[in-house]
Amino acid sequence: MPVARPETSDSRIIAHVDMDCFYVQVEQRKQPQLRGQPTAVVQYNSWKGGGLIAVGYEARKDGVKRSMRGDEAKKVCPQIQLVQVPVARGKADLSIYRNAGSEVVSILARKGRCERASIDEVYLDLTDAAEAMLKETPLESLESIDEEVLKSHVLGLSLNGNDDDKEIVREWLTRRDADHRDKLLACGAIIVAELRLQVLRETEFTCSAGVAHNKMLAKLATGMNKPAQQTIVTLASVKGLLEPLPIKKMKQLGGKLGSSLQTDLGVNTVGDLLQFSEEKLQHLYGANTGTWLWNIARGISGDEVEGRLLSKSHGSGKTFPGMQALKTLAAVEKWLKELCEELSERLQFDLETNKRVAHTLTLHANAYKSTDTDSHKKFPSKSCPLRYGAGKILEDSVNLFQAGLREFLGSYTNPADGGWGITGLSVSASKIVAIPSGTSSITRYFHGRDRFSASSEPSDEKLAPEVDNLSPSSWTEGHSASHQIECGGEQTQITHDTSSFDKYETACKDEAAEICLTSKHHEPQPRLSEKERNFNDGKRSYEQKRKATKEKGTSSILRFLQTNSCSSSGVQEALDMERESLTKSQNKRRANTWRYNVDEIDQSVVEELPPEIQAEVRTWLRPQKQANTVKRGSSIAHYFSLNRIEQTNLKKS
DNA sequence: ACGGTTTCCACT
DNA sequence: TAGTGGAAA
Repeated sequence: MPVARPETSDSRIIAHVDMDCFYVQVEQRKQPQLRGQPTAVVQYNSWKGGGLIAVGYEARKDGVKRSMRGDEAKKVCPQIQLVQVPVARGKADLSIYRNAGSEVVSILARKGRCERASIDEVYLDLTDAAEAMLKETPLESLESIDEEVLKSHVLGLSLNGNDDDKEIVREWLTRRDADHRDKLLACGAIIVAELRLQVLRETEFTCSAGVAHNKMLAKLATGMNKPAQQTIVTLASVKGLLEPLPIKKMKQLGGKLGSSLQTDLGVNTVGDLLQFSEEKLQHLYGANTGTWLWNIARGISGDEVEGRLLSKSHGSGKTFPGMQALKTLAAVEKWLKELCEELSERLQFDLETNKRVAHTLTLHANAYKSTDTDSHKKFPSKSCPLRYGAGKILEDSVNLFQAGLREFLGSYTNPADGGWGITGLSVSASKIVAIPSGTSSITRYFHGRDRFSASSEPSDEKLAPEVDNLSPSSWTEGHSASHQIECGGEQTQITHDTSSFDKYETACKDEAAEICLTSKHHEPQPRLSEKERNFNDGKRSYEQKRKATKEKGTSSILRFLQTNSCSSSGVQEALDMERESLTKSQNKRRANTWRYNVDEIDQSVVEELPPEIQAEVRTWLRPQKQANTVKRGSSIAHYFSLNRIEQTNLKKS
């Protein structure tokens, strides 16, 4: 649950951008004759015409809904154009949409901090850009305002839905006596309109956007006027917007928590939440969730936009519904092979283009037991250290599967006896960290160039032999840096040619070594504890920490800089050393490797760095969420499963 | 048989 | 803590 932090939530300018029926747009760009026609994207069409995963707006007018079947859609809209998702390795292949999403992100990330929230959504923190704009251009002196900006929906303004709306909006935008924060919002709206036009020009995709003072309100606004429109949440509109809003419309409240609010507390609208004290909500739902609820009811959300353009994990999965359920180990292995090959390809791509390695492999499955009626037992998910190479990944996945299956069946049944069926399989890679060399701007600074060059090495098993020796043993310390080096150094990759992965295939030997940022005080997650204190005390703890580190004199990043600026290959040597020690004894703890302590990096040191590196380092320093200190068990242990009596008692108290 | 992903939270 | 389950979009 994102933590709300009132003290930062009111003056930022946040935009949320959402691509309109994205998959449909991608297909329409590929086949322009589909433009203007009712269109939907389906995956697999043999069973009832396939399942719809995106519906164009023309088709929506005819009543076509997402997650209708293709046949159903044909019924309500006979002229509908159904485009199939590409199939690769016998499964749906979403890579063209992922790549199209990257195109968009690379444009939207041009202004302000950008967070890729999903395949087709981003958040932008435009605070700085908006402030800069307002400083140099007083809005009231603005003579030409782009059409796209004038088409904005400004909540709270009474619009007629006609052309003189634009004049009303123009007036609002240029009002001399407007609240400063509304002026900033106006700047945000101008910037977002510009970005949206740029996206359209460069990608042919339309998108919708919301501009507000925090992520929650921006996201809410985006959905209010689609497609290809933008909505601004003015200060004055917040109360009226939230009060009548059904609780389930809020992000995070669409599921069980929202249901609990409704059935246990009788809260049906966001306004209904206002009557509950923060303490009460905390008591009911825990410290974090309680505070979060209390805040969002008031339009407050301190949830920050993370500078992250790349995803945190990769997964490949497929379901095998009904008849298709897999009933033999051979069948499972066959499909695991397909899934692992896709995953491996994507990992390889990530390694080569973004210089990132994943550290954990996880297998998920869904299964039933035909013997038991107690078939709703869950197949356990299993994970292990990730070794690179499709063959290794497959081998490990099969092992994880077998471990899961044994557990699923219990020690009595022999897996070979059958009686089981697998209805879903997926493999995923997570704990992805940047290799702080190569792409990272901090090392580029020392080397003056990218050391990495792609050499062709097609054999999959040899692709990244040394990567195998990475990590797992170093997790205990290494993982705390999983957030490192992203914002400043990273770029979104754009691949129009997805069939040419092999040209990226390269033996990534040297790249495999890692430098870990660790927290020396054995704080496993420095960011967590940082935010925890921030939450209560504002910036105090951060300042204290700064002071404390200053006194130590040599911050470790300074040491790093001094040590390595001597020789141009200092970093590389360090990496080589590290790698060697790893190869020798990968299970042994590494004592003298390159680690710097996030906590020790001093602000004044950061300011001395070149701007691109500052940006990078700041992402390491950004404070994080607090841990939930209240045990769930001490409040409502499982608020999702209260019985009737408990519920009524709750309501009374 | 609401699919394929991806992210985040919390318990243990 | 890593592993695991689960919710949500």
